[in-house]
Amino acid sequence: MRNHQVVSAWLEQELAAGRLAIGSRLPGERAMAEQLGISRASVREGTRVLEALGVVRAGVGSGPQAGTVITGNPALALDSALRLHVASAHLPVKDVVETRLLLETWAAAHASPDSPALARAALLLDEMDQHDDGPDGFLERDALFHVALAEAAGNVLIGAMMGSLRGSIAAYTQRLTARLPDWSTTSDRLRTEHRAILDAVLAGRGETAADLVRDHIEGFYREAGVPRDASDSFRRQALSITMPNT
Amino acid sequence: MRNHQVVSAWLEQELAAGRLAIGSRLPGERAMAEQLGISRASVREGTRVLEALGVVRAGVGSGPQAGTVITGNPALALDSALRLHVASAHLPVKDVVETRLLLETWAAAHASPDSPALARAALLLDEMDQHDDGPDGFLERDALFHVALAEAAGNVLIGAMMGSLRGSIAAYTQRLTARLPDWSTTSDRLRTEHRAILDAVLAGRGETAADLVRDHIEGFYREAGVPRDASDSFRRQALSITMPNT
DNA sequence: TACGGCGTGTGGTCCGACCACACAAGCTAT
DNA sequence: ATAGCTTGTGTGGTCGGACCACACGCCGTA
Repeated sequence: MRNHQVVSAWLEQELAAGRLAIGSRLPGERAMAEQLGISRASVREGTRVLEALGVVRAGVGSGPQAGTVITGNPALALDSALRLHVASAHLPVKDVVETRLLLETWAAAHASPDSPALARAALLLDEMDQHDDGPDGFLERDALFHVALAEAAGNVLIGAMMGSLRGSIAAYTQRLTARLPDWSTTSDRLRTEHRAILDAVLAGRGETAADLVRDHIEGFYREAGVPRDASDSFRRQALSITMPNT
Repeated sequence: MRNHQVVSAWLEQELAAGRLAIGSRLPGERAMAEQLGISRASVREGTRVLEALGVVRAGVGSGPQAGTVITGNPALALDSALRLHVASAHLPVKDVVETRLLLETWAAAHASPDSPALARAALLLDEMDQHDDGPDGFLERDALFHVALAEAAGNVLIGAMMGSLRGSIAAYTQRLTARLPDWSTTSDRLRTEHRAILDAVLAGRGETAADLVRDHIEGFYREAGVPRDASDSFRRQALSITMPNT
């Protein structure tokens, strides 16, 4: 085992033993280095990995926001991993869209009508009605709406996956809107469909909601004229995705 | 942007521009440090992240196996991430099992009868018949069998996710076998079910295969004494999910 | 009492060094 | 001539120490 892996191994043990939990602060890098018998550089490499996996968050300075703290953000790992693998063309966008369809349909079918996430979803739909700020703003809220639905299903993993999947193909979706014959027509239709989906979920009609979600997503891609053999085009689109913090 | 993030940002650009692809060798750490204007320590931290995400693989020495090479292994990222998040109790095992059920059911329904992965699956079943090396060896091949099924469905992402999900709850599953009343009885049943699943897939009866997979998984947990509540309606979902226009 | 400077501990970055490793070229003994 | 050993070279892996920016909280001062 390489030295930097000692850090994650140690953390996993601590978590399993209950000595650490989400919100706990890790020892300082210098202390951990001495404690684990490795150099601070190795500790840092290990911490960097944990950070990339969404397990910890590092903060400088002092006070409550400082130090390395255990978080629970699985979406972070999926997010960066998916983006890079899509960029390397190892992950066809087709697979991502397919997976998204599967997860979202499931989420719609299993969303609890009582979930507070649905209130957020309703708010987003209101915003989409009021602010008519073009495809970009619409898609932004559309994405949040779908993620809210996923969260309402009460499965953390699927919620995280969905959010990351959307992020990794956001740029692609944006380009698709350019192919639409008439945005305002499509926009109206999507809005109506959103209401229907949310109503179905709130009424506890999960199966209906799932059907509506599937039609909603497939309809969008169909109307945007997704090419039959999409893989090539998909790939080219996906490559334009860039890091948000560049 | 912290310096170590420069590495992944740079790599993403290179991938997008087509100057690098899977299989390419990255410049040496010392060269990259100079090229990117950062220290070698920062380059190493960035490389470590890429490695954790399954994007690159580092090898010492010289020759074809040496240097940092771009790979395409999304499962690696999911694997370690899921393990840690499950350990931190941020990811309930219930969510993982639920997700696994969803993905595997879908995979069984969409597996192509012509896929070469199915030949591998058949080989694994033969091995499970011949080598009776207890629960551990059995579970090992069982895991590979299910992953092979996922690959036969032709979705890299779902295949990777499935493999990782299994890995993240491997220890848990192993513990479960201890609760079984009689291993050899269970083992025989699982073997029979495996054959039935594979036969259904090979015959192109996706829906039947999905049903069998769901019963197969749920049956195991039920026999091991795990109360499974909400797990209906996977079949209908999974069957209807496909890419538009494909 | 209000305020401002400063000590202290945190992660962030860098440097230079040495190690283990694996291959390839060249030397050596047969 | 060839098999086998030696050495050179470049790779990632690790280390210790140094300095920086930062943010908080203490404490002296007005």
